[in-house]
Amino acid sequence: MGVEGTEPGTVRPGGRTARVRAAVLQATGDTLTEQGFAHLDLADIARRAEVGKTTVYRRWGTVTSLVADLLVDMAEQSLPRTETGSLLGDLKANARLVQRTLAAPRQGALFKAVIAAATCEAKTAEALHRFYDIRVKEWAPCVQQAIDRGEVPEGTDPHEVIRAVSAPLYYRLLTTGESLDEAAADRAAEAAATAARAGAYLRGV
Amino acid sequence: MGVEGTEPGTVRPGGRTARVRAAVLQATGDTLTEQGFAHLDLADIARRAEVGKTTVYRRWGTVTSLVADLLVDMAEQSLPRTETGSLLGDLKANARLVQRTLAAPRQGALFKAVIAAATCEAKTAEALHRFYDIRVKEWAPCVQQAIDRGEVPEGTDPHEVIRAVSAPLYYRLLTTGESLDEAAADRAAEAAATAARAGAYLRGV
DNA sequence: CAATTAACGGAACTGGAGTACCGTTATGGG
DNA sequence: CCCATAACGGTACTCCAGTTCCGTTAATTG
Repeated sequence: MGVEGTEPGTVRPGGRTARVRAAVLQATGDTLTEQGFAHLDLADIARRAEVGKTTVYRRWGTVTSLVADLLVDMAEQSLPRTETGSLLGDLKANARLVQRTLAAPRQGALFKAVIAAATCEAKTAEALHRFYDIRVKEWAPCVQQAIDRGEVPEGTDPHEVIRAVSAPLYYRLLTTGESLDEAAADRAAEAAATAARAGAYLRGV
Repeated sequence: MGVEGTEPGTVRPGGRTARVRAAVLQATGDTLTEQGFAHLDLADIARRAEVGKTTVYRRWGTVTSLVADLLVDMAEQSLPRTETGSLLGDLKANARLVQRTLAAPRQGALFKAVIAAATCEAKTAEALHRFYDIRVKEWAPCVQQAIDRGEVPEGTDPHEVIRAVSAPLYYRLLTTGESLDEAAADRAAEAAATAARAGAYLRGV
């Protein structure tokens, strides 16, 4: 008598199961970048991944659920931040990283697609939130260092500053047709640094 | 001999045709807010709008195309901006307006859905870009007035400042689970005003 | 106020997404 | 190394989104 609440793939996650997951997530990423979120269907994913259609439906069930798992996978691949010694330098490094990612045709399309998927289901949204939470936490220390140096007022929320760097880049990506160049990245970093120094991101005021 | 290139609904746009469009766009908005972009299909829209399924497929054809038309409709309903006499006051009014819109359950879900749809097709994306372009242009004059008063340096891009107010609100809506409160709106306006005064949005540097 | 025909809408059809069933493979524990 | 069974995958089926066809309604023109 097996317990009902066990999800497929959790009891024997090694070997074949892991290979299937890798192939399916790979195919999902490819399809999302090529065709976008709207034309995504599980039967097509199964064909691309050269995996049984039944397997995909059993393990993931829906398109949004599949993207949620892709986001878990993406969250695990974290790239370390660079340190320059100044707040503006660190924020610019962050802004350039985000800008390069979003401007790259493949990566940019993928990010747009996972954001779209996240608007459709709570579970997927949660996975996306966790993804960004990890990225923000990775970079927050550079703001804390600036606070310690006295460059930024005590009580500033580091997370909020990091988010302020990315926000205009994402906003531009989604709501305008203009390209994301390095100038946009630098402007985002400078604006965030200036506002942070002026105490615009004081926590809980 | 009719010219091939005429889209249905353009030759006799009055009466019944207009009623059908209104009913379909209404149903589209309702469905987007209730079920999100993923579960949208034209047959369901036709049922809700109490309109022939054939009509919907003939006039719009695809889900993304339908959302593009919805965005054209949304762009036409413009609300006038308020004027307070100071840059910070105007930006706060704008931020509060955006925040209230996105925080409202119905409107917030709708905006998420149209953004998702816009990531899936060029035509829909263009309609979204035009929508935001109109909104930004509506509010840009308040920045120009601040430039004229000498509050903000000459050469500042007014559009960029207005976008800087909305950006963190949208970023928060899409990438975090946190609620959009008035404090977030005020913070966004203050950060943008501070950065603008410091010359962070100088054009073409 | 006809006449023309754009646009709508019902009915019947089709292809493929999603489901059910069951045999096969190979993982992980003993 | 072997057994129990988790997980995969082929086949056959269902159901409905999307299409085709054609008759009906009503928006425009003179």
